[in-house]
Amino acid sequence: MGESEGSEFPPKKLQQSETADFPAKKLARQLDFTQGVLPELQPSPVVVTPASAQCQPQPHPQPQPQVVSIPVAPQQQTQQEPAARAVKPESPKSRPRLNAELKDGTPKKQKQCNCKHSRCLKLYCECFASGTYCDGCNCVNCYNNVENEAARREAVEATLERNPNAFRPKIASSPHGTRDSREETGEGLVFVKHNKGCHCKKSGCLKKYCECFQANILCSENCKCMDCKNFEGSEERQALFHGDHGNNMAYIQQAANAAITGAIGSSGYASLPVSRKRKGQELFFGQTVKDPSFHRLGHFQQASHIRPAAPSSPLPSNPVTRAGITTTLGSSKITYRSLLSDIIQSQDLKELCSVLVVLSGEAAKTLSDQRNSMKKRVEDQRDTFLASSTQERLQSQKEFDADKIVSNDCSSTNHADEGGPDDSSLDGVDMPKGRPMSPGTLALMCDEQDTIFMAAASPNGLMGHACNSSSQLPCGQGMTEAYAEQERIVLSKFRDCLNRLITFGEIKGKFLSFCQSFIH
DNA sequence: GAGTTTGAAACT
DNA sequence: CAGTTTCAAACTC
Repeated sequence: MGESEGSEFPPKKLQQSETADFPAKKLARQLDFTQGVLPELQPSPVVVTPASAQCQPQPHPQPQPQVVSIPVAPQQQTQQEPAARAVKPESPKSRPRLNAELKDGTPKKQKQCNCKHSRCLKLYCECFASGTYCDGCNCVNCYNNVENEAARREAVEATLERNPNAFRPKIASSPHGTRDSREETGEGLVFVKHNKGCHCKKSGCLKKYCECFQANILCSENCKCMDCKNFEGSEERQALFHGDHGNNMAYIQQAANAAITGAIGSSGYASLPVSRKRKGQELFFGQTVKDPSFHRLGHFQQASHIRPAAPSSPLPSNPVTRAGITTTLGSSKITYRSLLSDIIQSQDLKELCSVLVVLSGEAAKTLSDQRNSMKKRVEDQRDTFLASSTQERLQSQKEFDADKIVSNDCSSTNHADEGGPDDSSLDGVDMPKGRPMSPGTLALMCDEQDTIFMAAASPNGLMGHACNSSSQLPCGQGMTEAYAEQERIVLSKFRDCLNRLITFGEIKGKFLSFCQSFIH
């Protein structure tokens, strides 16, 4: 088999592709290839990636400029390493697994492959896949070196032809991007996920067969794994890393095996709390809230036991994990600390809640007073009308009626806005039994509506509307609008708080960025 | 260390 | 795109 492969190089596809337009295509691919990797090397202002900053020791002289050299894929140096985080180093006998073993953030020896049949020119070879030359590997018939640069380059081309993203980092890390997964560290979080996702079937994603597990990240919605236990809140996963056995490889293997066996051999999760298996759950300010996306993404682990039988769902059978703030796991080498980590304190939240409650009460009181004074004014006005001459009274009454019409029109318009075109709530028949959704709530639920609402609900607009209608509409309706106004005030206050937080975060971010550039 | 298992990559 | 084969790492004994 190994010998027969010799005819694969250079690959047939490549030979066919050596056409007149090939240089341009190649250049485009190279450009894409390079750009695809380099951005990952840019350190985020808040993500400390010591490993990625390390220069990979090159076993051979750097290739010439015209050579298609594969940039070192940083993720393999920085993230593919749960063992180093929570597991004792393997015995010296065991094969080196990673390009740069990291423990305590120090780069260690480069990964040495053991390829026999791929000539180290396919992605099977981890050296090749990570963009490095083989050096001191145990591979046989290796072409992944400077001496065979031509063959190597063509292999790169062939690989890129199959998959333009082949050499891009599999693990996308972002401190503020998608939060489908994250890497947990002792000091903070970095949000990462496997670009392609894993497809594990038997390992429960709790062994290093699983690329996600190996990269020390949780499985995401990109994964199509079965019986996944590599998700937020997984007891099996936690059992691997927590407790006194956290650094014991044998224990981890045992626990993983137990987890896998248990899940596959029985109904597994039937007795487990549903919330445990939930996708799209995240913690916000220390409290668990339901992510709206949960309804979109949500599914439960139980389905994974018969995963192929779920064609109606485009979703993978693994749970998607969402960013949690309070969870902790073992330490790791990449750290992301929220810019707000030192700004938001739990007591601040309590205070904020208290303030909002007080504000709400004050708003209710103010509104009540305003309603009363308005009512009184209207009554006084009526009295004045009655006391005035008939001529004047008729004139005044006309004006008053005109106001009334305007008021009712305004009210109707607003109802139409709230209820939508097919809303029959104008006559109050179909009004929800509970409190109707206020513009404030709608604004909170929909960013697009927020702008509209804020424009429409200026103090003059809403207050005027509330006052007018309170004098004309039944008491219940007036109360509803009072609630709405109350809500508006509270939400506005809350929005102000959030805006301030954003500002603080930005200031802190700029400061950290400045510090970082100063250090470098 | 040999053999087995596993899942990504490659291929059909 | 799904199924199969190849491959090398991970794992077990």
